Amino acid sequence: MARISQIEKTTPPSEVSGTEPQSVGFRQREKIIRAATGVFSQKGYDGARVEEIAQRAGLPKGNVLYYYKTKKNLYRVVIEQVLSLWLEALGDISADDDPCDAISKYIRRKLDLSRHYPEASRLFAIEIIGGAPVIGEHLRGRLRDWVAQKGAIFHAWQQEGRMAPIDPAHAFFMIWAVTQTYADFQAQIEAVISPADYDAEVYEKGAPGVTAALVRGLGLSSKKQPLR
Amino acid sequence: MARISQIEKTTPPSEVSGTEPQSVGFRQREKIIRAATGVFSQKGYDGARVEEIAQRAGLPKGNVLYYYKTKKNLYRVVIEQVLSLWLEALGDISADDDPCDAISKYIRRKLDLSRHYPEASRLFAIEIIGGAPVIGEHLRGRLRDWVAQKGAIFHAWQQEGRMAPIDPAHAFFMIWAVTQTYADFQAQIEAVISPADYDAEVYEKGAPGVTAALVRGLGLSSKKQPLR
DNA sequence: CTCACTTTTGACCGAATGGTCAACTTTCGG
DNA sequence: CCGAAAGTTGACCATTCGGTCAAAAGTGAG
Repeated sequence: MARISQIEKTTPPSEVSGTEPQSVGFRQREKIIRAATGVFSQKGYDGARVEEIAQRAGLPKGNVLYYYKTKKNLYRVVIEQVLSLWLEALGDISADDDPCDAISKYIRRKLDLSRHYPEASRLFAIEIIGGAPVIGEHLRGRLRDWVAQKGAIFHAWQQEGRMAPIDPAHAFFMIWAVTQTYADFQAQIEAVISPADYDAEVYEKGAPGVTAALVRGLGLSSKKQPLR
Repeated sequence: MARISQIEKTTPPSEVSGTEPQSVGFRQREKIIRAATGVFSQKGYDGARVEEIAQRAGLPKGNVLYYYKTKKNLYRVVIEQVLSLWLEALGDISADDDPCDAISKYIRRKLDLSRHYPEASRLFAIEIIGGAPVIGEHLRGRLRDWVAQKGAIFHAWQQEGRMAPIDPAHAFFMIWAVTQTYADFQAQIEAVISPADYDAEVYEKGAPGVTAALVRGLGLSSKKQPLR
């Protein structure tokens, strides 16, 4: 479950009103955000119509605008929430960890994210493809720092010969690309393998092999048997 | 040919008129397609405005609609052209090839595509994320067939122990994901590594390591030294 | 040059859509 | 039970945008 932590500067009608988990506004906002995530992720910002978001949320359009003053503002709230989800999932990778184990877990975490929040993943993708106009700053801030930090750990592992000598940043790009492709390119994958059950086929049958391939590709070894 | 074209109402200036490489129409169409690819790839179908496409092509809006009757039609032409490019690049992989060599070459081909046609890649991505409404049929047809055919080759390699036992289709998904991420997620990658020269940094410095990791991950071996 | 056809262009139109608003209803502390 | 604040609603407005059109300009064969 995604935490709906609403922290916005432009609080709708009056001050901090519908923010308390019990209030009517809170539930409405939740419904709206869920609907908006779905519509934005499929149509992109411009393609999404406020009217459609409202319908999905089971509310009249005017009510949606009541809570989130403008479409743009609503989009910002949604995309930032998705980013939070994404950044949380980055999780921890510690230098003391067993490389193979740590990265396997990380990959699993990312795959779970794709599996359970495919719309969020797609929305994120659309935002990036469009040049990340809204979350660009965050990427250049938090994400960049995270990569720099974890990259140092990778580097250490590489010095010890427990990871292949690949640029740490690119290692992440690979992992992200592969794990997210199952959410973002679901339509293509379905077209190619026509699974009866996408979820099972991909995340249960396919995932182990893919994870193994990534770990092998990154040359990750367990403590007991160092690389080469 | 003049009289014949008069009858057709649905096709702009007759489907066959502006098609000859020398005619005025041909060059105009070319300019329009180029402009449209750029705008569609950045804004998606709905976000793209015909007016903007026209401006980029250096033409009045009316002229664009003159050649491509509707925005939708223009989009179809553009996306199908992109798909052709994508399918062409699939190229040939033969059972007789050395696995390591063949896949390395294939990866390079895909990377070149991302490098030289990033907009096409992004447009393709947007189409897929949106559920592939226009090219879905093609994916279920040509692409699916291609994957089935090449998958058989992978299977043969695996029987010989020259490729890791990963589902062939997923092997392709991995390769596609990784190679396309450099075009599709350029904004994110730039945010993380702030390269002075994206092209050089990614495709010259980063590519070799990434290619190696993929090949290693897929457990591809040259003929001389079989896997395991 | 003439004539038939193609291409260009900007004015214009109707539909769609984001956003406003005022009237109305619900909620809830005191 | 009262009253103020929060929330609901649909009508309405202004703008945007895809598409049409007619008139003008270009083109090229005979």
